[in-house]
Formats: sequence, structure tokens, C-alpha cells
Amino acid sequence: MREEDSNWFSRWDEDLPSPDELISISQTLITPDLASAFDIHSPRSNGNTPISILHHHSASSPQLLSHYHHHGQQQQSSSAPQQPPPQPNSSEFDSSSAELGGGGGGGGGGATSGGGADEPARTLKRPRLVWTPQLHKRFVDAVAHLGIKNAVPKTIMQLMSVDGLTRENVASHLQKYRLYLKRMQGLNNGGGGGGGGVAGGPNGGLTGSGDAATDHLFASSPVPAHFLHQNGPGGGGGGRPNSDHFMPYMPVAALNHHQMAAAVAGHQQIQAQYQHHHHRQMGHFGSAQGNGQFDHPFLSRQAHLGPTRNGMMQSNSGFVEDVESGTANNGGRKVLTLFPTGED
DNA sequence: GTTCGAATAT
DNA sequence: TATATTCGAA
Repeated sequence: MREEDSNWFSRWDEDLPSPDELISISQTLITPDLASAFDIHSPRSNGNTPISILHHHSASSPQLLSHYHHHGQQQQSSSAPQQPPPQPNSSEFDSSSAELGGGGGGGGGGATSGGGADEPARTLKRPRLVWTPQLHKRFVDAVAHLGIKNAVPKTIMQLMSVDGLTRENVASHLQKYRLYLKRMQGLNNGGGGGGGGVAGGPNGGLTGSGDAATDHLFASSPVPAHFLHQNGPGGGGGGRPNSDHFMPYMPVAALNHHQMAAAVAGHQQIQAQYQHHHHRQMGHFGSAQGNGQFDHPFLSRQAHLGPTRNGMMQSNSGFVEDVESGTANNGGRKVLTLFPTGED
């Protein structure tokens, strides 16, 4: 058992005095897209953001390539549960404390000025999604429950219930994940056996490929055994949604029904953060709920990202955004990390 | 028409 | 590198 994942965890700790300090952060007013659109950056010393800004613009404007074609979708088929409407997070944490956007913090907030403030989301590029171990965990869980056969991007996305996650996000990750699984199969081909339960991560012997780093993310969450079995199209059998009795699983649809969802929502603590090359800040929720933590994979709704393909923005959970442009081997990229807390 | 999946681009 | 976007196929 390695806790390598703790890396990121310890990192932000540096910048943060202590979790308790940053209790509730709300970004409700500022939406990621808005911020990016207006190029709002770190709130200059606002008392809230101890960021040390390393504004360096070595590279002048990056490329302004304009090739954004987006197909928006989020359509619902007949029996699709649908993504939850922007539910007023009736949570305990009112989002009026630390305000990045509200008045205090953010200078950015006001940026909205301008003539029409409608239709904000459009032709905007969202930041790259960073797959944190937690997020990946949800992903794996979803896939596990669906079974390889049914594990297609759309379905996975729905099961994960992470707001802001797009089908494309999942598809991309899935592609890589499959590759990873394949590689593992190759190593242990034929084998079967064993009962060992979990496929056991990257066994001591790494692949000759040498890049184990790639596997690290994947390694952080256990791979369900059934994933590693080669399956022949053959005939029969077929589609069964993984009937493995692994863990309890509650379909999103169920949540849709009653306020139960709301209740659950109260427990979720999710955060999203924008990060740049390095430097990250995060807000912490007043998680002090006397309750322990929630470990339920599916029993929680997620943080909201900005604009959905729907064109509407949903923000509710606390966010911290840190957008910087700069120098970096990448030339400055905004990355969005949304991660659910309470796992692993 | 929609979604998947792999290739390709950044 | 990781993730995004594109493109052809089902």
C-alpha cells in the first residue's frame, strides 16, 4: 500500500496554513468561464489569497488558435435519468463567507459589466480537466459496476455524477484506461487466476516500457479483477451488466427521485480548483460536520463546473480558482481540477 | 442523428 | 505527458 497519492495533498498544504483556515469558500458568483473570459486572475492581495504570484510572461501570447468546434450535447434519451438540475444547494454552508466573487474577493466579480450579461457560456473553452486519484476512483467504480460491456462514456459519465464532467472527458480517460488494462493483460496473459481479488496493480515488474509514471494514477485505484479477463466476442453470453457483488451501488436515477438527493448533497464536499503550472489554492469546506465522512462512491453529487454544454452554469459548491498564465513549459495552461473529497 | 472509439493535435 | 479534439464507423 503506497500512499503516493498523498503527493498532491501535501503540496497544497504548503500554501495553506491549515485547512481550518480556509473554511468556506464560495465561488458561486464567479464562474470559471467568466473568469477565463475576462482573464481575471488572482485577486490581488485580498486577504484571502496568499498566493505568491509569479507572474512571468516569457512567452508572449500563446497561440490564439481558433478552432473550437463544439458539439454540445447532454441530451436525454427516454430513460435517462439526466443530470440533475441546478439544485439549490441547501447546504449548511452558506456561500457567503469567503467570497472571491462577491464583493470582497474578487475583483473579478464585477467584471460582469458590459452590455449583455446573458448567454455567457458559449464558444468558451473549458480548462483541462485533471484527473485526481479521487476522480479516477469514481471512474473506476463506475466502470466496474457497469461492466466492461456497458461501460461507455455516456453511461460512465452519468454514473459518476460529477457535474461538469463531459462525455468527452470520460471518453478520453476511458481510452487511456483501456490501454492501461490492456497492458496489464499482456503482462499477465492467460493467467488467471487466482483468486486473488484485485488485479493488484502494477506488480513489481513493470512493463518494459519503462514509464511507470503513467500508471501511477491508475495504480492508485484497484482494478476490478474482471477487467483483466479477456473476453471473446463469441457468442454467447453476453451482455450482462456485471453482476458482481462488489459494493453497494445506487443508480443515479434513484437520487433523482426524492429529496434524498438533497440530503446527500449536504454531505458532499467537493472542490474544484484551477491550477497552473504550480501553485494551487484550495478552499476548504466547513466540513466539520459531526458526521464522519462519506465514503459512498455514488451517493454524492459533485461539484459543479462552469458551463455545461447546456449553456448554463451551475455553481454551487465551493470553488477556488487560480488562473495564471505564464511561463511554463506549456506556455501557461489553465487546468481545472475537480475533486471529490472523501475517498481513498 | 447520436455516440463510440481510435487517431491525432495541443 | 495528459488531456482535448477530430474523424470515421456503428
